[in-house]
Amino acid sequence: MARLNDQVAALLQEYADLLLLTGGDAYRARAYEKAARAVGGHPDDLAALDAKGLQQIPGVGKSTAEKITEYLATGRVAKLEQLRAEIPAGLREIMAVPTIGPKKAALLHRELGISTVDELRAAAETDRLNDLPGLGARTAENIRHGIDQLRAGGGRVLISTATELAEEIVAAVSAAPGCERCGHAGSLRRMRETIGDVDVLAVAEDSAPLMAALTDLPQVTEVIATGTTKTSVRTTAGLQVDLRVVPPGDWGAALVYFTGSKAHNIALRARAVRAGLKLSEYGLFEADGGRKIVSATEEEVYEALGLSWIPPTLREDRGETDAALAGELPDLVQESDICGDLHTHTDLTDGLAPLEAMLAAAADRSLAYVAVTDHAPDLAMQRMTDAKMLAQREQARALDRRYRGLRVLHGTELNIDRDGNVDWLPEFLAGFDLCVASIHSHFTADRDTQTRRLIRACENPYVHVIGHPTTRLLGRRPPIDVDLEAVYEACARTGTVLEINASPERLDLGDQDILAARRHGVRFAVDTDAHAVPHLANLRYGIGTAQRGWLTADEVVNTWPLQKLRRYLKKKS
DNA sequence: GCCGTTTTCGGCCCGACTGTTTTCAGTCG
Repeated sequence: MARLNDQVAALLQEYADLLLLTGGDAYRARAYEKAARAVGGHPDDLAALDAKGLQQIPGVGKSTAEKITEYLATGRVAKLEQLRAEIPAGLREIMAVPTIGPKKAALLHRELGISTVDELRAAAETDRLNDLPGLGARTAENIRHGIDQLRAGGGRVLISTATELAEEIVAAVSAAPGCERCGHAGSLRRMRETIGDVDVLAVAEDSAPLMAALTDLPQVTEVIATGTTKTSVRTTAGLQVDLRVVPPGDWGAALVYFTGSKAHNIALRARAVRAGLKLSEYGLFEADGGRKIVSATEEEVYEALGLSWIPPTLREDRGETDAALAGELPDLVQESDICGDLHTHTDLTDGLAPLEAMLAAAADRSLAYVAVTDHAPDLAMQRMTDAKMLAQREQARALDRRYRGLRVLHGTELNIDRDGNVDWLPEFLAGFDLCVASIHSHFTADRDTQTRRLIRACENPYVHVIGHPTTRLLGRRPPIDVDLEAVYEACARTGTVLEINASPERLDLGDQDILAARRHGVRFAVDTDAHAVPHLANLRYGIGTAQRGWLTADEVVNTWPLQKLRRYLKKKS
């Protein structure tokens, strides 16, 4: 079951969609969309708030607060039920088809009685769509194509997939004649956990060679649209790429604009309007007269709006503009702050590389320490034994300081069973420098069981870190159903560290959970869970996620020098 | 529906592209 705040956010978003489908006031719908975002991103549990408290959330007014209170009390919202009764559920799904928005969806339903994607598909196969005002032959073709894309899982991809593609495209466009500057923007620059499309921005007097460099790439399967300022293509990865080319001098304003998020841009624009200015991708202008004030760098744009530069990972309209105004932006943890990795595997269990190779690679990445944490016996398929583990410990001790002074911590990744117990007896556990404990089974146990299970693990004096706490796999497995607030409380109470697993398939904890956990004073570890040498480079995705959770270096224990970390770990057992 | 460093009313971000239009509506980001 989703977190209460997320449930409410989904209801408010649905309400906004249904308002649009019934031709309601667009501003009213936008107000609900904004409230949905605000509620989803709100750190406190809504159940703890009364109507007064709810209205303290920016974007939530009297009417929205009433709907939330009604939902909390009765589990329903009468106005929403009313709209649901009026509009077939499938119409919302139709809006997910590219080129179909609320207006076309409503028109299709009103004129042709279409209320599901399948019915739309059938209608697009015939000439029935051509009779509608404003729809022609191309429209039907676009709809057929859009449905194909949707069905092909045209959803979001992992950040690693998008990063690799973006780097190839930036390299190709940068090499085009006349390209003065090129980089990626969009949700990828903000380091969202999954990516819907890749935005690339470039600077040139003449855009044509740059557009050609993109459309000529072998990864491009289809050119969706092309003009002098924007070209959109689809790639073999199934991912859409938008390339925008702006004139020299407009880089900063364009980068702000195309980095987003949309909500952040709206907040910036509203701020500009209040100051008698107008912000677009071409610069910051005086509202009357239109004189350009700045556009060359992001720093200039933010400064002219009275704000310090806001890191892209914070640009989600979660209070970052207010913080920038007050000079209270967090000093975000950087990849260069990381001194060690506390969760890695070798070929002793399911890793690919031998211990020496992992240590050498960690040293090459300039880490000061690394914990080797192979699986423990309860994961039977890993065939771990006491003897094997002790032999590895001896080997680890022998290799300590051998690679550029790298310190080696001998650890393990314990398995948290259904009742919250872990592998081995206390006497054996006491021999490890560090223990990570994670859930690897019973993903569908009920909420009470999962909560009890994780709290029990936190209370184990030998468990230092909870690995991938929700066990979600992005796009494949949902997070376990657990009372995370209770787990955060237990972590804070026992000094147990929560992992931010940097594997692009996990990114667990995610940014919203981090924001909630840090309010309990929890400490975090950004770990790669590397099962191979290249996985050590995934650290950047974990750092991006930590930044999206507003974390500073001090809140992340593996930015600490080894001595300080050891003292912290010792306090527990 | 929400909101306020001119405002408790009257605004609410802005531009590109597409398709079907002879001047614009819808969608998208």
